[in-house]
Amino acid sequence: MVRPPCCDKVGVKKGPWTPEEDIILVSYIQEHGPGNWRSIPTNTGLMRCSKSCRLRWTNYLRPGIKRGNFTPREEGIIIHLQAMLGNKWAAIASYLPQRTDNDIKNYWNTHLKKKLKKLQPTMGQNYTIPLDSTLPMHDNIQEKVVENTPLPNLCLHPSTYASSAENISKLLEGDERKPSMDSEEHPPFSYLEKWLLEENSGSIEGLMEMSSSANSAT
DNA sequence: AATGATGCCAACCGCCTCCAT
DNA sequence: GATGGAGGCGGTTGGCATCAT
Repeated sequence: MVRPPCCDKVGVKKGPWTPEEDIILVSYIQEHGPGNWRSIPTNTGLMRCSKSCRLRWTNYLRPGIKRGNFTPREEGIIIHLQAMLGNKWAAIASYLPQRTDNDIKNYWNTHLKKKLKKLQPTMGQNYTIPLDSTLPMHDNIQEKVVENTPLPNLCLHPSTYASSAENISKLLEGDERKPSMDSEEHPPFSYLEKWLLEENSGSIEGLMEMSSSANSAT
């Protein structure tokens, strides 16, 4: 069955969002909360389809989003999780609450893929990260990893909102939901965590070296 | 300074899953 | 159980910015 796209109605606006549209969307969500995307265009008068509203909110307007400037730590986490989970950007993003799946996907495609390609020949073997032995193997590895291995200690502390949404975020003051940053003990996350704690945590090469020795040890 | 090539990222498209009926 | 609608996700693209020549 071929279903027509949700946005093929005449009069539905496409393309970049304007600040005015952002403000309307943020105000509405501030009042009613996210969800029920279908009702947003009708209730706000926005000439956008529901999907577009949801995407704009989750990828850009949602409070607590950090944009640009991925740190070596974040790079390491993304590389590790991508090796484990594949292109499950939403699952990977769940480990980095300040980053969106779209952002991670873009960063992977534009930066990390190239970086790894460059580094791989020098490593003399394919770059694969084995699953940590402390993690149980499941059919649905993505679900189980997320379920069993929370990594709030790997989350970065809130920093600047380096985005043009900064002004809009200010609108949300008072409703700002900061990502949880509890520092409780958590299950080990293999050499990724070790790498993060060690001196060489500033370079992806360090992580890859650890991963190589882990591979050869198995 | 002009122009073409390349990089980057916001947003769209289409498929899939879930849930209500 | 079948069907259809809504939301979620990953792949892809269009357009702007920057770099190289």
